[in-house]
Amino acid sequence: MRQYVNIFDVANEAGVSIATVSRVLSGSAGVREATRKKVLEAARRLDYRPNMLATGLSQRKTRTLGVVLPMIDHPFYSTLYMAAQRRAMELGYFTVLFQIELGSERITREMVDHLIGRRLDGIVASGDMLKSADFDEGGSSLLEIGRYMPLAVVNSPVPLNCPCLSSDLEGACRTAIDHLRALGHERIALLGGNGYESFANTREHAYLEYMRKRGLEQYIYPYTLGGTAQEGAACVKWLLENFTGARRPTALFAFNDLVALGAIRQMRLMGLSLPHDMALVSCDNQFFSPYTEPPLTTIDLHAQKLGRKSVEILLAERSKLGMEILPSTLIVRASCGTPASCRGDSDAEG
Amino acid sequence: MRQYVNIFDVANEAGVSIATVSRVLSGSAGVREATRKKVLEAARRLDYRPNMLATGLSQRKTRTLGVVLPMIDHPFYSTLYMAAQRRAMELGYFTVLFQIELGSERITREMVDHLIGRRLDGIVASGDMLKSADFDEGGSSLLEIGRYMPLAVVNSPVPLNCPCLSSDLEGACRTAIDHLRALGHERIALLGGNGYESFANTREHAYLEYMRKRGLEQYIYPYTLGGTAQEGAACVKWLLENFTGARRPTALFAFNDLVALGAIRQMRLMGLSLPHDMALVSCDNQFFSPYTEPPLTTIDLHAQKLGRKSVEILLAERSKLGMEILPSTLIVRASCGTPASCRGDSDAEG
DNA sequence: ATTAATATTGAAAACCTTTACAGCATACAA
DNA sequence: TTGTATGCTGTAAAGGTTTTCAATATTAAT
Repeated sequence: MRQYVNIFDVANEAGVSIATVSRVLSGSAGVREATRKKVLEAARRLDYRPNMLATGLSQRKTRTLGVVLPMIDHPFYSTLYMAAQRRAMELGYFTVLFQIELGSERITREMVDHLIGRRLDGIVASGDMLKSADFDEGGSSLLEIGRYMPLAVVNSPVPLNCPCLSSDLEGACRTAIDHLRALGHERIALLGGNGYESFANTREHAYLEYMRKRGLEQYIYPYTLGGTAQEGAACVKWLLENFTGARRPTALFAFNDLVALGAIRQMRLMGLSLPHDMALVSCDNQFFSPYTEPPLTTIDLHAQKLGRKSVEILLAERSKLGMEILPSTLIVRASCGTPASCRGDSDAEG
Repeated sequence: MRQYVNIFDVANEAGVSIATVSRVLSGSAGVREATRKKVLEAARRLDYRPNMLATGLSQRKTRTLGVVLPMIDHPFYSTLYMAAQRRAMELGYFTVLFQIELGSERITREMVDHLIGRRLDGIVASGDMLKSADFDEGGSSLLEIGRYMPLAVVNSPVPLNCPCLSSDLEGACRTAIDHLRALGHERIALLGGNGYESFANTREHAYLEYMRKRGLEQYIYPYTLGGTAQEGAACVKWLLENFTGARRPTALFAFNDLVALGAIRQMRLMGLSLPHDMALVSCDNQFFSPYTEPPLTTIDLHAQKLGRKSVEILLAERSKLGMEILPSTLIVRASCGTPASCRGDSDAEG
C-alpha cells in the first residue's frame, strides 16, 4: 500500500517551506506567481492530497454536517437525506449519515459521544421515532449536542430549544379527513398505532383531536405501528375483523404510503375493492404512490423540502428557536374516488 | 456554544498526566485501579469526549469505511448501504456514504481526492453505473483509491485488480428468461437500455447473448435507461407502439422492480392486463414487489447480502482479487402466471 | 535494610495541518 | 545613499491525541 504524501514532501519537492505550500493550496493571496506554479506542479507530481484530519484539527472546522435519521432504507428518510446532502454540498459542506438504531430508536450515549467527538460543524436530526427522554435537557440526549454545535431538528413532535422544522402533520390530517368527509365518509379509521400520541405534532394526536371535536367515532389500533407495509396489512385486518356491519369504517387514513401499500393488498385479499368499498388517503407521496392500483391519494409531506431547508436553517447565521411548520399538500389521485369537486375547479360543483 | 473539553483538562482535573488519561480511556493495561477511578471520574465530571480527528491523526486509523454509491434514494442501494453499515458497525467500523453525482455518474477527481484525503480505513464502491474510464489504472479513477487503502468493488461489470463482489446478473437473466420460456413465451423483450452493453456482467449483455444463442428476436430499447419507474413506462410504450400484431412481445424482463412498476402502470393504461396479456419478470425483489397488482415475479439480487459481504471481504486479511459472484434467486409470484411446475415441486409436472 | 525486579507514571515525539509573526528582499522616495 | 514601505517567504506555535522510552515508586527477596 502506497505511503501518503504529506505537506513536507511537497515543500521539499518544490524547494519551499510548508507554509508556502499551504498558502498556495488553500488559495491564500500573497504568493509570487512563479512560486505558486512550482508548488502546484510539485503537488501534482506527487499526487498530494491534504490530510483532512489534520486540516480539521488545525482549523477547528470539519466542513462536515451530521444527519441523524432512523431507517435510511425508508423512502421518506432516504429522500430527506438526499435533499439534505445535496443542499449541504451546494453550501460547501460534506455530510455524514448516522442511523438511530432500530429497535432501540433512542439516541444512545455512544451516539452522542460520537457525534460530538467527530467535531462536526452541525447536526440535523430527525425527531420522530424518538421518545420523550431524548428531548431531556440533561444527560446525553439529543439536546446535549446543541450545546457544542449548531443543531436543527426535523419533525420533532414538540418545539425544542433549537431551530425545529416539521411537516404539518396536524394540517395533513385535517386535509385528509376533510377530503374524505367531503366525499361523504363519516366512519374514518386511522391506519396508525398508539406509540406516540402524547406528543402534539403527530398523526395520531391530530386524528384523535379531529374526530373527538366533531363527535365522530375513533378507531384505534391497539398496537404500535412503525410504518411498514406489513403493519398496514395487519392493521386493516384487525380493523375489518373487529368492526363489522354498520360499524365498519368506510374510509382509511394511512400513516404513510408504505402502510397504505400493505392496506391495499390486504383489502384485495379480503375481497374489498378501492375506492368502491373503501376510500384511502395516505401520507408522504412517495415515488411508488402513483403506481399503486388504484393510484394513491396522498398528502405530500415534502421530504425533499424538509431536507433542503433543514440544512439551510442549520447553517443560517441567526435562525429562530422553536417550531417552523412546512405546509403539506394534498395530491388527489384515485384511491378515494374523485368527485367533481376534486377533478378540478370546474363549475360542476353542486 | 460550550468549549470542547480536551485531554489536558481531564488530566488536570484528575491530577495525572495526559498519557495516563489516554491509557485509561483507551483501556490499555498497566494503570493502577485507584488512578483509573480518578481519571474515569474526572472524565465523567467534565463530559469529556475525545477528539476523533486527533485520534485518527495520531493512530493513522479512522475506524471509518467509505461507501460509494449512486442514488441512495433508490431502494436497491439504500438496502445495500444499510446492510453494509450494520455489518461495519458489528466489526467496529463507522461508515460514511459518498454519492456518485447523478448525471455525471463518474468518479470525479474531487471525489477521489476527498476519499483519500479523509484517510479512511477502506472503501466499498459500487461499480455499476460507471463508465469504463472509471476503471482505468491511471489518473484519478476508482482504482487509484486502491493504492492507498483497501478497496472492494460491488457489482462491477468487469473483474478488476481488487476484490469484486457482484450479483449474478447473467444467471438472473438466464433464470428469468428460462422461466418465461417454460411458460411458453418466445417473444421476450428487455425493459432496459443500451448504456452499458459492452461490459460482460450486465442485464443487457446477458439478455442479448441469451436471445442470440437461441435464435430469438432481440427487442432493444434505443435509449439509455437508468432504472426509474418513468423510464419503465416509456420503454413499454415504445415497445408496444413499435412492435404490433404478431411481432408484439408476449413477455417482459424488467431491468429492476422500479422499471416493472412503471411498466405495469403503462400496460394498464394501454388496456393490457397481467399476466394474461403480458408476462413480466423483474430484478431486485424490493420491498414493494409483493404489493404490486399482480404481485411481481422477480429475481432477488440480494442487496443485503451484497452489502454485508462487501465489508467482510474489504476487511478480510487476505481476500482474493477478481470477481466473486453471489447467486441470485427467483421469487415466483403472480406476474407471469403460475403454471403447475412453478407452484411447487408437485407431481403434476406434465 | 538493601538490592533487584516490577508496576506505574510522565515527558516528549509524532501525526499533519494552518496561521500569526518575524525576517528578508526589493522597490521606491527623499 | 539611506530610510521606509511593501511583498514574499519561513519559523514556530497550536490544534488534541497516542505511544515510546525513561524515570520513579512499589514490592519482593535476601
